[in-house]
Amino acid sequence: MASEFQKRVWEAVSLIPRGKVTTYKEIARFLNMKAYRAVGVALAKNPYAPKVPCHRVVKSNGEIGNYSAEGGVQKKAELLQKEGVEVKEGKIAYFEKRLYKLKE
DNA sequence: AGCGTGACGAACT
DNA sequence: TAGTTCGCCACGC
Repeated sequence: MASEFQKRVWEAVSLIPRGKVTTYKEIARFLNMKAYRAVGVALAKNPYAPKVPCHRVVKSNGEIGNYSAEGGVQKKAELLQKEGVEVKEGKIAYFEKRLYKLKE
C-alpha cells in the first residue's frame, strides 16, 4: 500500500500537461516539502509507471534524470520528444521554456 | 530508535 | 565551467 505522500506525488505528476516538464523540486515545493529526494524514491517505486507521466519529471539543471520503467532514460527521452520536448544529449532543450510551474 | 538508500539540489573547490 | 561533497526527506530493514 502506498503512503499518502506517494499518492500526492503521483497526483502532482499527473497534473503536468503534455509537452511540458517539471522538476522534482517543484513537486516537493507543490507539496510544501523539501523532500525532493523522497519524490524521486516515490516515482522509483511508482507502480503506475505508464499511468502517471513520470517521464515529464526532470532534474532542476535541465537533465532528464532517470527512469525506472521499461527502456530507462532512453525511453524517457523518446517519450518526451514524442510529446514535443526536444531532448539534446540527455538534457531538455529550452528547459526553462518547457518547465511547467505547479501552482497550489 | 538508528542506519543506509535513492529517478535530487545547492554549495564548494 | 566542470567535478566533487554535503545536505535533504521519506522509506525499508
